[in-house]
Formats: sequence, structure tokens, C-alpha cells
Amino acid sequence: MVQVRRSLADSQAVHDQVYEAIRQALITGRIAPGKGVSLRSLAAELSVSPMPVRDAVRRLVAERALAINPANKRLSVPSLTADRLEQLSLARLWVEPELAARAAKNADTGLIRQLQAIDADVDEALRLGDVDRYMTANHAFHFAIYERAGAEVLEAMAGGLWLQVGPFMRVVFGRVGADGLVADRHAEAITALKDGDADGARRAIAADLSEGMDKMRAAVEAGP
Amino acid sequence: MVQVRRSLADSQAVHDQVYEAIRQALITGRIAPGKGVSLRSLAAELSVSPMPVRDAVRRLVAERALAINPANKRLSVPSLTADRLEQLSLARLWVEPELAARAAKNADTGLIRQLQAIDADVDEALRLGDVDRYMTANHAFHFAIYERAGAEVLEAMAGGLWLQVGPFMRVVFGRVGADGLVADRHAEAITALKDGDADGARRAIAADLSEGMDKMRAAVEAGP
DNA sequence: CGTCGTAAACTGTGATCACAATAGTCCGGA
DNA sequence: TCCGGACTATTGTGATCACAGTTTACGACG
Repeated sequence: MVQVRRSLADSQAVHDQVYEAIRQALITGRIAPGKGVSLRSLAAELSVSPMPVRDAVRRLVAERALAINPANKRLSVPSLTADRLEQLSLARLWVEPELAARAAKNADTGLIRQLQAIDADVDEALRLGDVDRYMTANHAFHFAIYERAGAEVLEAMAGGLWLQVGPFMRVVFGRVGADGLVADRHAEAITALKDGDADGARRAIAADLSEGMDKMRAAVEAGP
Repeated sequence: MVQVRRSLADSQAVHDQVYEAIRQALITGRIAPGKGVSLRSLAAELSVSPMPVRDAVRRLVAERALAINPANKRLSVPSLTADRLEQLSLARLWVEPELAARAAKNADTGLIRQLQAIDADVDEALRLGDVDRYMTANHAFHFAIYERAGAEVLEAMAGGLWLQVGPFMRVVFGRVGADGLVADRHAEAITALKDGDADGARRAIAADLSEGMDKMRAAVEAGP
């Protein structure tokens, strides 16, 4: 990948690129939960030196997207347990509707148009059964909303939770197929945001989440 | 400090010790909010090489206990704004009572005794006006409870929030004096835990938090 | 054929160096 | 006194090496 550095500010540092790469691999499930990874193997895979990988991994560990075995200090992807999913669901179900409600107060036509475009992408990804594209688009949809809340602390919390939930989502697709998630509440959410209806946005996002989480729960309980 | 390494497992890595040191300095307000720090200065202060500091700082940045200026990539302690405090309050007021309620179901006499001992320490710190000791003991009290909830994800969230709130707490002491926080709800919480009263524990912790947060809010609004 | 021990490969951690970019300082000129 | 520009110090980032501990592979022995 060729990338031109314009200035120090807008240039993504290598460790940031590595972070994004691993994050994406984690969310899309390209690295299986429970599997062990190592700094050097990741570095080799991404064709960078171990140094920036080390930085990225530290960050991911702090965000609980990667786990570190306290006995031998080796890295691994956290495995999917029903208990973890339950806690993550609960937390998401609190933060994300709150962010949606706040966003409703700041929504404008630009945001609405953007959301409609993203949602069209989500639908097409679902139609094609393109898992990675669905995940990316769905993430973009939610965070386009959350970003508008203007609540950086809560938004960061949501980001961290989403990262931890990512691997679970892949399980859903793996078991019930790509059409398992077809019924989202995105249209409802868009309508509520357009009307500046904070409570409506809160309910729409809450419903969207809990439906998705229910599917994940079922998939996880079906088999670890 | 002399420390014997028994095995790789129980030995704290240097970067963990550095993390704890900076964390403590942040919480107790020894590093003022808004102030800039650097890897090498921290390393010199802690008499270690910049390398483990780098690791610790990455972690703290991920936890939003340190901020990194996107323009020049320099480190600083996040400054205290009313908006940030409001979001942190809201989040704490959701997670921590939840943890307390869960802990109530797992509480035993051992925990109660431990909490009573810690609370006595809190009270003595207040009596003496020993700010650092109060902060440490108060932290110990809350997390002795939360640990008992057996909810690692939520507990980690609480830990991250506490870390971000830490600097605000010092502001309270700086303005209203050490006796500004004298009225805590620890006794109430202990009673509820002893009775296995989940709702009581939830209410006690919620009351404890919101009182503290109110004081912080007043202190922050009085002057940045 | 199975089991155990030893050697090689691999792991995270820390130290040190190089480099480009920014911030700070100090001095000259108006 | 105040402003501007050159020089120096300091900054985060990345690369490379060393090291101790752990895991894995393999071959010898029973």
C-alpha cells in the first residue's frame, strides 16, 4: 500500500494503521476467538516491524479486544462466553440508545442523507450476503449517529464495546447465515432522527441492538 | 524498592509498575490536568528507560486517562470540563450501582469484614485530612465491592471511568477542603450487602456517587 | 511403539539508537 | 519594548538487538 504523508498531523502513524488492521480482522472474525497471536507473527503478516504492532496491541489489550494470558503473558483473542456477551449487551443497551437520543437533538438534513446512503449500503450487503461489507456498513451507520451526539466519552465507550462484541457478530453469521440479521430498525431510527424525536431514536436503537444481541445469544448458547 | 521475582507470572512487569505509578499520580492529582508530559520526562522521574513508559502511556491513552494532541502528537493530561464530567457521572451512575447490586448476591461475611476495615480507613483519612489516603481507601472500598460482582467487563468499565474521574476529585479537595466529602453512604452500602439486598446496595452506591459528583460539578463550575 | 528429556524456535520485555518534526530559547533589529 | 528568525533542545516513532522464560519438536532410550 502506497501512502503519501502530507504532514505529521493527518498522516496515520504506522501503529495506527496496524491498530485498524487488527481491529478490522478482529471484528470481521478473520482471527478466530481463542486463537493465540504473537507480536512477530502479526508484524510479519502486516509487513511491518514488531514495534508498531507492539503499540497497537497494547491499545487493543487495554480495550479488551485482545487478552493477555497472565501466566505466560502470551496474547490471544478473548473467547466468546455467554457471560461476557450478557455484560456487553447490557452495557451497549445503555450507552448506545443514550447516544442516539442525544444525536436526535443535533440531527440535520446532512446527517439524514448520509444515514440513508449508508443504510442502502447495509441493505445491499445483506442482499448479497457480503458479511464483511455488512459489518463495516452497519458500524458506519451506528457511529455516524453516535458521532452526532457530541459526547466523546460515551462515544468512546460505545466504540470499545462494539470492538468487543465484533467477534460475537461473526458467530451469528457463521450459524444462521447472512439473512439472520435482515430485520434491522435503521429506518425507524432515521425517521426519529429526522423528527428530532430523542425518545424515538432511543427506542429504535435499543430495539435494533436487542434484536441483534438476542440472535448472538442464541448462536453462542447453541455452541461455544 | 527491592522486589524478588519468583516466576514470570507473579512478577509485575516494569511497564505495569509504571502504569500504576502514573495512574496513581493522575488520580491523586500529582500531575495537574492540562499539563503536558513526555515519555522521557516520565521515564526520568520514575528512573526507568523510556520503553516501559511508552507501553504504560499507550494503555493510559487507550483508557482516556491521558490525551494525545492529534496535531503534534504530544501527551497531556486531559483537562477538566463540565461536559466531560457530566458524561462520566452518567456512565458511573449506571455501571457502579449495577455492580453493587450484583455484588450483593455474592457477598459473604469475609467481604463485609473487609469493607468495614476499609471504611474505617476512609474515615480516619477524612479525619486527618489526608487526601491521598482518602482517595486510595475510597477506591479500595468501591472496588472491593465491584470485584465481588463477578462481572469482569463491567468492572473494567468502572475502572476506566474511575481513572478518568480521578483528577476531578482532586479539584473538590482543592476547593472545599478534605471535609467536603465527609458524608458518604458506605455504611448504608455495607448494610445492604450484608443483607444481600441488591436494590439497597444499588441505591446506596448511586447515592454515594451522585453526592460526590454533585460536589465535583459545583467545584468545576466554580472555576475551570 | 510409547515416553521422556533435551535442544531449538519462539515469546514478551526492555534498552538503545536514529530520525524527522515540533517547541522553546535567545539574540538581533525596529 | 516588542517582534521575528535562526539555532538548539525535546518530542514521538520506528528499527534493531539482547535476554530470560516458555513452548514445541525431535530423537534417544526403555
